[in-house]
Order: sequence, then structure tokens, then C-alpha cells
Amino acid sequence: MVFAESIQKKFPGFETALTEQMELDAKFRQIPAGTELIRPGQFIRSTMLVLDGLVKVYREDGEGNEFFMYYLKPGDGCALSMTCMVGQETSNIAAKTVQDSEIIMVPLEKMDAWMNQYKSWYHFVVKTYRDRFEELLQTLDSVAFRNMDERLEFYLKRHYKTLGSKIIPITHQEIAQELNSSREVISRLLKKMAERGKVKLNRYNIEILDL
Amino acid sequence: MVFAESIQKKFPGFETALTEQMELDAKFRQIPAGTELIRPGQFIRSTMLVLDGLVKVYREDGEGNEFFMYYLKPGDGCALSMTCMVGQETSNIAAKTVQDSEIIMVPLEKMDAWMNQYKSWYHFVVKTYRDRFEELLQTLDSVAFRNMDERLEFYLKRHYKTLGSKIIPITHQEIAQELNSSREVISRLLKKMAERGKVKLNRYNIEILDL
DNA sequence: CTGATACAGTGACTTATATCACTGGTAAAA
DNA sequence: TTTTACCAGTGATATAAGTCACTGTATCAG
Repeated sequence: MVFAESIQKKFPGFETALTEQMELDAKFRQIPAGTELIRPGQFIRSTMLVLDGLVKVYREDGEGNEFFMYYLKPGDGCALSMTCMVGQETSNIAAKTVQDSEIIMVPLEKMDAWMNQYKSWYHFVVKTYRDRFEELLQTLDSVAFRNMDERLEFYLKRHYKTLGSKIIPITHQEIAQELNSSREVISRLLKKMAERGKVKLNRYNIEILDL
Repeated sequence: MVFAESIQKKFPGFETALTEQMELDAKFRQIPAGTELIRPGQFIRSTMLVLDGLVKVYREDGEGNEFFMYYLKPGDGCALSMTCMVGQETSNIAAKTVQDSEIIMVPLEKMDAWMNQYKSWYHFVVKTYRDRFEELLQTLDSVAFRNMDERLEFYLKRHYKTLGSKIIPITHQEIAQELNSSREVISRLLKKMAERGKVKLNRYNIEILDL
């Protein structure tokens, strides 16, 4: 029951019966950083829980533009793999590991069945929906109401919180992609932030000083 | 059982046992057009189903800007009143009737209890989450990837589909607000669309010709 | 060491959108 | 009727952001 134990560590709310059931029915996968977990338009047959590592969820339109939505940390579940199960290809969502990760894959039938059998699973699913919805709303807010400089700050803060480190290893190009902007714009805005003492710019990473 | 019957008409999936239970535990309210159902930051104690009419759900930031999210039609449920129940005031969401409406209010405890008791309720809630999530993603898409002209088209199409009428009774000012733009911009873009034969502009309303 | 490659900085310019200032028209209120 | 308020149209201008073209500079492969 090594597997069940490590689940319980990251998902403290789960009943023992549930974690044991998961040991039987779910798949446990080790996935290296940079792997695409969900490709846009893909048919999804199982839902995903993050046991360890970090997964980025983002949106892609047809023309190669992408747009950062949120991160999934250990203990998080993917609301999308719960909703998109019907195979509606309208949702062009992509997910990628940004760190080496350990993922639990739960088949959709089980996910459905457990809703009645395990109260903790039900609460987890509802909480997942709620949390993702909330994060999505915050993302929407920042695009709808804020300028690029504010969005950039918001983006960096989010990364800081998620990574728990003041050093954010990311290039200007990558930020530009995730905010659907262009590298030059991001470079210039970052420079302004650096002048105001908010960040320190290094090659390959950005250091948060005061946000 | 007049109430239960009218529920069944708009929510064909619901079991009879459920609709009868709703007759006992839910409140039925007639609400005139233009009424605010949810004020930003408000604490929510019950979830909302739309029996008749039309409800607009939108986002408000602190500075009087608003932003259209989606409509709730008869047969729809409000995912937000399901998620925001915890009373997190971060989500500044507002909902307003745009037509005279009939709303069913389900207390949150019941909504929770019914999940286990009625399979059709469970499916309804999950479907509601899924649908709202999807709509929210589409909205996000249009802000993130599209220019104002495309967003305007998308907005008009959505209204056309929701209202089922080619005549959309709305002012330029109102559109500007919901897209978080300005009246002049909307006027100019509408004019261009009119020149291309896509719409016909009238005072107080816009007629869809070819979208 | 040498080239190749990716990251970053920057000036010049374009474009989309926002803002300001004003006009005229319609409808309802006084 | 006159007045007022709201809707819509439009030119001029400002600003944010995107695009183009170029430079410098680390890092890595050969």
C-alpha cells in the first residue's frame, strides 16, 4: 500500500477506503518535465490528479497562440478532464508538465462511481470545480480589465506563489507567449519594473524583489 | 403539484421524485426584468435555476467596469451560486434579470443532499459546471485572442442565439459596457459591419442580417 | 577557437483602441 | 410648446501594444 499512503499524504482529505480503491483502479505515472499531457482537441478518458510536480494548463487557438490559464500543484485535480470528458472538441486546452511530475489517472467511470460511494471524493471534485472556476475568473479579470503591465505583475506574483521561490526561471519569450503578447513588449515592461526596483532581471530568470 | 409540473417541463431530465422534493424545499420567485439577483461580493445561501425568462451573469471590478460572461436561459443553472457558496468575496460577480423571469432558489444544504439522493440532480449539477466552464472559456478566448471587431461579432451572435430573434434591443453604450470598451468604438465598428451588410442599425436596436 | 544559436535590449514605426469634443436627432418630461 | 435627457455619428488626438530591424552577448557544439 505504498501508493495509497503517498496519496493520503498529498490528499489528506481522502478516506482510507478511497485511497485503497484508487490503488486498485487508478494508474500512477511518472512523467518528465516538458511532456504534453493533454493536446488540444484530444478525447479524454480519464481525469488527472497531481501527486507531485507541476502542471501548466493553457489554452491554444488555431494559429499557434497560447494563453496561460493556471497551474496544477500537488493535491490539485484537473476540472477540465472532468468536464471535457464528453469529447466536445470546442475546448482547445493543453496541459504540460513544467517539472518532473507524478500523476494519478482515474478512469472516468470510476470518477463517476466514486461520487456516490466516497463523500471525500465528492467534496474533492466539487472543490476542484470551484477552485478552477475561481482561478479562471481571475485570469479573465486580468485580461478584461488590466493593462499589460498589471497583467505581467499578476503573472509574476502567481508564479512566485506557485513556485514558492523568488527566482522564476523563465524567458521573456515564454512570458510573452503565455500572456499572448510579444517579447519586445515584455522586455520593455520588465525593464520598467526593474527600474522601479520590483524585480531584478537575469539571463534565463527573473528575481522578484518587491511585488 | 402545479409547480412540480412546470419544473418538469423546463427540466425534462429531472425525476418526478426530485421535482416533488423541490416543490417542498425550493422557493419559487417571479422577478421583474432589470432586477439584480446577485450583487458583487454578496454571500450566497442558495443556488438558482432559471425556469423562465433570461438572466445575465457578468463580472464587475472595483471601478465600475463590467464584463459580460454569459446568459442563463430556462433550464439553466448557475454554476457560480454553486461554487461561490463558501463566501469567498474575491469573486465579484453580478447577475441581473434582463427579462421578467421565474427563478427557483434551492438552499445550499438541499443542493448538497440531493447529489446523493437523485441521480438526475447530480447529472444536472455536473452538466451545469461543464456548460458554464465551457462558456467561460469561450469568453476568455475572445478576449485573449480576438480584436474588438471579432469580439463584437461574437457578442452579437451569442445574443442572437440566446434571444432567438434577429432584432437585438440594445444600445451601443450597453454593448460597450459589456465588452469593456467605449461607445464611440462600438459605434464605429457597428457602422463598418453595417456597410458590409452584416447588420442594420436602428435606434435602440440592432438587426442581424448576415453573420 | 569558431561558428551557431538562443536570449535580451532598443529605436522606429504601425495599428488598434481609447478619449475628447462636439454635432444632430428623437422621445419623453415639464 | 419648450426643455431636458439620452442615443448616435464623427473628426482629432493620445496611448498602449504589436511589429520590424538591428545589435550585443552568453552558451554550447564542433
